[in-house]
Amino acid sequence: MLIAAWNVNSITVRLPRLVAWLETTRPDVLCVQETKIDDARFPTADIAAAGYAAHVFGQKTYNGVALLVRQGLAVDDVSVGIPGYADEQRRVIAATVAGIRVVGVYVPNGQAVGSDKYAYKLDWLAAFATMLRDERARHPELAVGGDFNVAPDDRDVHDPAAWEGQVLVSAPERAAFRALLETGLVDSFRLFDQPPATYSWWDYRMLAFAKNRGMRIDHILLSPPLAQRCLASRIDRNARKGAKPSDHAPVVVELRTDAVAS
DNA sequence: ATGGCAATGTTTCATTGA
Repeated sequence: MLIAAWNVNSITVRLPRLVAWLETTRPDVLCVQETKIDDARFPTADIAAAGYAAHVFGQKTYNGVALLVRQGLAVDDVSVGIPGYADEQRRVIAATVAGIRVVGVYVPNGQAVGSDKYAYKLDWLAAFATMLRDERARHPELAVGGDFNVAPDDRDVHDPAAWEGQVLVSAPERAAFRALLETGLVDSFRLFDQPPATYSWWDYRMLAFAKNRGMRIDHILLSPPLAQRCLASRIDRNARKGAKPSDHAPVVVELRTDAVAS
């Protein structure tokens, strides 16, 4: 089973690349971030033609998330937003897919340390941790994928000295990310030896991708039962190449789906 | 120290992203 997460930076602009990627990778579930489109305008038919059911929680211009589920897989208990947390910004969608709880998330960017948006980000992450604690209690098999807008440690930053204390990297953000893990999740990427300087986002400017000046801010977190079944966790940097890319690359985890021993 | 790139709608600039 493949679970993936990708910040597409506008599903309208990225639709051809997204469809091509779905057809080559064939994930079972893709958590999509920054769709930037109203639900009524979501390209549901194009996604269906690619073999996927779309569950959406979008808004125009900013934010917006979706879960794309390969046709034929059972989908139950779709929920949107953070329960009990009033938020005009549409950033979370969850569903149970073939028995596995999948939460797709687009964490606030934070803009700059000390800004109002930064305070919102930290408050939002605390509420999200509460949500994940509850999801963990109800669903032993839990995967949380998306754009977390936090580089967990200095290995995840191309130039840690230049970024020290900045947004995406600051100590309070990293502590908030660790608090998500402390609900009972692991960063799937670090279950495996990984090539150094592996990132998931590169600035469009200054030839950042060509120079591999990036950050690893997109993650898939797994509960222990899924971590035990995780065969691989990788970032598909090929998806960042070529004309009109998103500034993010997809993250993909592969889970073993053998029969339950009895 | 600054801008640089991309997407959107309020569109020929302002805002946001990371």
